[in-house]
Amino acid sequence: MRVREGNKEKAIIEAAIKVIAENGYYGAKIHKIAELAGVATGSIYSYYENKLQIIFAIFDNVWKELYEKLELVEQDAAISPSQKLEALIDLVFNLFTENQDLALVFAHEQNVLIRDYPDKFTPYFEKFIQTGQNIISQGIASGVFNPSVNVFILRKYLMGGISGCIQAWALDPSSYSLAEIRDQLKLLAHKGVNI
Amino acid sequence: MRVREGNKEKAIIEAAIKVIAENGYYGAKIHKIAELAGVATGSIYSYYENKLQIIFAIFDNVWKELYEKLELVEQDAAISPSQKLEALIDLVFNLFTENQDLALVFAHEQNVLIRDYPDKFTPYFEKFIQTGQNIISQGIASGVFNPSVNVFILRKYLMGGISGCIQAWALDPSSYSLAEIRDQLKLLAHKGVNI
DNA sequence: ATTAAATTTGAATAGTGGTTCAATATTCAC
DNA sequence: GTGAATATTGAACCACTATTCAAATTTAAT
Repeated sequence: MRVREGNKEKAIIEAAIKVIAENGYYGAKIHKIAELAGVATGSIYSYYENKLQIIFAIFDNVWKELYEKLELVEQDAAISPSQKLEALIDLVFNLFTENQDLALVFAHEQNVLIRDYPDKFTPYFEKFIQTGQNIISQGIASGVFNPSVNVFILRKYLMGGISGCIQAWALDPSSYSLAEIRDQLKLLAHKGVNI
Repeated sequence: MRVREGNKEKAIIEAAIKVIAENGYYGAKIHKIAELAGVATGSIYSYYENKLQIIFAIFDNVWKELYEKLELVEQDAAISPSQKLEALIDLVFNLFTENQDLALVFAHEQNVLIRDYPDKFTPYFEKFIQTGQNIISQGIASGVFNPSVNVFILRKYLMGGISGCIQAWALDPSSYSLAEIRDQLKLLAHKGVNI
């Protein structure tokens, strides 16, 4: 019996994030991913069924982690709705601050993947979004958020805005720090542009 | 001398918008676009240099039109900064309300195109964004917008939010009307979620 | 009607890259 | 050390599609 040499599965995922971040999903060639991961081209296929499953795995990891963390925040009655909304923004920004390539993959590929394979995309994303929606609803119920805000539209707006900012940052990280962007987002989400 | 049969250039662009909206840029096959446009495959290449130029032409049309309209609004001293910000949102929403396929192409393809070909993308987009930035700056100068708002980050946030909402709508137009989404966006951009 | 210039056609081409699989290598149990 | 089971390799395969181009078609001028 032979055993697997090391954590090739993880090496492949990490290589894939890097190659997809640089070239996009269609521009990311399997042989490039294999090369960067330090495995043979064919080995990819003993860990993942095909190219699509690799990017699905990337997003599954991301949203599973974010959902589980947000869930803990959402259930904590000691945290105010405003703080929970900020925690949501922090969670996303902290992850992408740690992994810039992942931020690019998120910003460029997720929407297209959801369009093309709505039923195959990780369910954790929808769970994360749903939890965010619950936080807004709590804020409205407790009288701190504006009840005329439509939570469904807000979630699309907020996620779109986060995505737009992260993407701009990832393309030119020198312009503004993610920390600054994060704080601006909190301001805009809470109070908008008006004084 | 033979003359060109009709407006094949326009037919090709319109077919391309439809096919790209349904299948994404990589999924949009030239022969499909040709078929829908009612021309032979080879004819595409007597109107456009290659596949890439077709989608570039789509975005050039979009942003030229939007920029020119926004420019008129921005220069009008009789319109308040708040109204100008709303006009920006209206312009984008009106165009995409008229052409749902165009909305999908915008939401799914633009970011990736800018990443892959930052220098080839239509300059009208940057001009439009710059004009939007000027509107915010005017609002800050005249004391109606919060001066601690970073206009560069705001523009990314707002465009991302608009894009996210339009995309969600285009994927499921029955959930909310674009008019409702547009009004929510105006509320959120101005006042955020707080009361 | 004839000619010439330009357009249109679509089958053939050529390059690409995801996937396969027969061969090789490695590990463990005995 | 031997054999069996599994992992790994990477060259070859093959499906796919953007692009080309020689032939056919159309139009207008004479």
